[in-house]
Amino acid sequence: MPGETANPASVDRIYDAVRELAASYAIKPDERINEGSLAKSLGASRTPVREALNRLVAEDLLVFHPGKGFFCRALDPQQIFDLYELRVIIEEAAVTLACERAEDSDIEALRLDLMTNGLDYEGKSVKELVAYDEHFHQTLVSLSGNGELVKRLRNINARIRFVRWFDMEQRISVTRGEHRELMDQLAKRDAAACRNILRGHIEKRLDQIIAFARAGYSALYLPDSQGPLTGSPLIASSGR
Amino acid sequence: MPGETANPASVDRIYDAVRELAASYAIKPDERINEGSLAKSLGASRTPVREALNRLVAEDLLVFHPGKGFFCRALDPQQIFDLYELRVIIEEAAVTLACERAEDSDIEALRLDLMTNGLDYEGKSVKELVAYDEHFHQTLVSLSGNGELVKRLRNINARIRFVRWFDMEQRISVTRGEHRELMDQLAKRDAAACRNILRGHIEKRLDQIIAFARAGYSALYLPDSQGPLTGSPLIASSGR
DNA sequence: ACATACAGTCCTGTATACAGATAAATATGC
DNA sequence: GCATATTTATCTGTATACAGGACTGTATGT
Repeated sequence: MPGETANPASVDRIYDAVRELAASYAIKPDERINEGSLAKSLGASRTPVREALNRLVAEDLLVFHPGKGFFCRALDPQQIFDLYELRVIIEEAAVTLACERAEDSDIEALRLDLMTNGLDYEGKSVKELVAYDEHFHQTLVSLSGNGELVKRLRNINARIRFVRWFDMEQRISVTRGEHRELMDQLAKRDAAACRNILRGHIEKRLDQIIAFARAGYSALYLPDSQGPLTGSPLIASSGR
Repeated sequence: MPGETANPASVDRIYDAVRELAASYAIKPDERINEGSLAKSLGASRTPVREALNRLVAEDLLVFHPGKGFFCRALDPQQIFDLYELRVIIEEAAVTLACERAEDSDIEALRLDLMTNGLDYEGKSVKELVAYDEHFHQTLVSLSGNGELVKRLRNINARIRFVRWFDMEQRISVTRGEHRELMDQLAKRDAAACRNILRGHIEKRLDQIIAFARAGYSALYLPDSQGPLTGSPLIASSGR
């Protein structure tokens, strides 16, 4: 890619960039965002930056304290639990609807995608694995035909992505098998079986995930190249 | 509170005001929002107005077309259907969790609230009835203990409020009875019964609601004091 | 008469400037 | 030496200014 020259049509670009920073916790929990530095580092002025920040506040990826400015969302175990619970609710409902409505061809396309891109995890980074996992579940939910479910899951995924990076390291092979079985049952239109697989698939991880969220603050503050966050662009390098 | 005189700490105030306008379709579907007029009518400048508008875009109450500006969301039957479907999903899941987790005292408090404020619908406007209905369902979902479910429902309610104004006119008494029965079953912790009541409660209305959404554009454009939108402050009065 | 080109106007998108507030750092008194 | 008061600097919140593009209406040509 030879481009991204500088600024054109900047607000969406800024939005994407900051969303990435917030999702990956490259901006640390509860860290204040310096609008000036951020604007300079993105090659724009504060005005469009603030517009993007406001959108992210509405998505709960950032929080806003009047008079203080914008902050990264906290790493709140209760909230992470709530999000996982919501994720189960949405995916169970979506797969049930998919059993009723999805076209055979769409189901087959997802299975093929899984076989092609979802099974060989050798040589891939954790980030890439999580990215595929998100893609798989996102496509699965889209088979429900309900665009709102898709949007909700997209928001959830952005907000728990960081946790899943740590979770994924231990459960790759399990994930793989469960995805395959899910597709088998979906092809048979067995909604109850699909729901059971999904619930187990997600909920089995909850305990360790919550434990991580409680204890795992520290991992966020290790130097660099600790954990799966290798090469994340850091933000606040303002020499102050 | 003796005030809110004019402008202080304006962004939240603007956000609330525009959210109200968008939810009630005082800004018509697909209508462009003139930032200058809106800013003037709210006694602020364009900058904070745009910040509020961006938040509402992230909540899908408005849409943004680059180079064109901000528009009210369209009245899309498919999307309304999706939102009702999502609402059923969330409320069913929430009531199931509430059966497991809610305190007896909280359930009793909601029942009392229903008996006190939710039963006498004489002399109340449709808007007030819908407002209480929203409040009831919102509190019900909060009994699940999952804050994300509450937030999601809040967004859904804002986006389908307008449709419910029309729906409510025909179904007040039914609503009343179903709410009571729901509270009875919730007190008995009968999750399956609660789910059935809720699903029926919401889904029974879908057909007429979709029909309205398809045909009902016209109702939005009637003079004033037609339908339940009496006295809504209109927006684009820019003498151009 | 209809379509197309043109010009003027309005509005958006972004940068910048300024005022108020917050937090930090220094100095002062006990 | 520690706590408190005061000053200083930085940053947020908002208004305003300006440039580029979109739309409306008119005029011209076929």
